[in-house]
Amino acid sequence: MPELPEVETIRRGLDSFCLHKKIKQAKIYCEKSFIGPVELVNGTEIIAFRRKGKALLVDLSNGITMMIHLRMTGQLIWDGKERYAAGHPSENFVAELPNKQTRVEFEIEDGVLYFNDQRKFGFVKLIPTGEVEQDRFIASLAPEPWDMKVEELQAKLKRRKDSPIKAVILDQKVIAGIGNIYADEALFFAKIHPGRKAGSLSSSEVAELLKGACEVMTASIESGGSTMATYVRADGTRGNYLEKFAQVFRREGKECPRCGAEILKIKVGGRGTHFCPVCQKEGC
DNA sequence: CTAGGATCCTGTCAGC
DNA sequence: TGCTGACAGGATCCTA
Repeated sequence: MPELPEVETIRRGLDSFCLHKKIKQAKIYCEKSFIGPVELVNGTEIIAFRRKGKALLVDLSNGITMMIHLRMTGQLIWDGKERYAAGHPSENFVAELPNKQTRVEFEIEDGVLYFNDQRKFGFVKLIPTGEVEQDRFIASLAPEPWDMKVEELQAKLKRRKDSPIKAVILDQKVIAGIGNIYADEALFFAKIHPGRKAGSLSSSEVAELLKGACEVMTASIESGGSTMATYVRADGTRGNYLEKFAQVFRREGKECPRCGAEILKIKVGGRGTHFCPVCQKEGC
């Protein structure tokens, strides 16, 4: 997904467009994508947009919370006086809606909110607001990078000592909010090889990694998330916000911005992984 | 408990 | 052109 910065981006946007507005009606296009009795949201007022890790929480006036998880390809698109979208980047941000990837539609005062999701891994789930903390995913969520202590992270890495560090930081029970982009970017920042055994990191390396995660995610949030729609360049061609700040992600074959060496792509923990073989040495 | 792989689903792209 | 396999910004489940 749609990692933490993208969810925070859509949270902030929705906060400005439809906080305190009434949801007139929700329409479900894909049963799998909506868990709970849909009638519960009709006629309620949105009283808060919160976020925990990569989960967006929409508190409603009747004591129900909609937990929205975008997973791999989810998108939230606000269509009101203007378009505002975040999540998996695609033409849906500017396309006619609803379309065949639309799974849920919320008709709201002043606009329509679309939940689009190509692969249907994402979902909207209704939970009584008071029970959100007991939800399995939410309950097991680790602190976000800025709330995480170096010692706590290192202790967790020791427990997973034989797994590659990249795979471990993708685990939301270890640290919340990091996904495939920011894992690669944070490891590049800290000059750590993604395949290093988690237990082999020194405390100063863990500190750098934590610092890297904070830096790359904060920078992304400040620029509106890496996937805040596609934008149009001065020459009329389409660009992706990712290219504005990614140092290694999807840059295989290109030059490392730090040392000029060629960025490589390998597989770690089943995920495509990008790194600089010179800055991020295997051994250390 | 950990580690690693399969799985959910749709779509696109490279290679034959 | 048509087919096939690989891959994809996530998380869970299963097996060893």
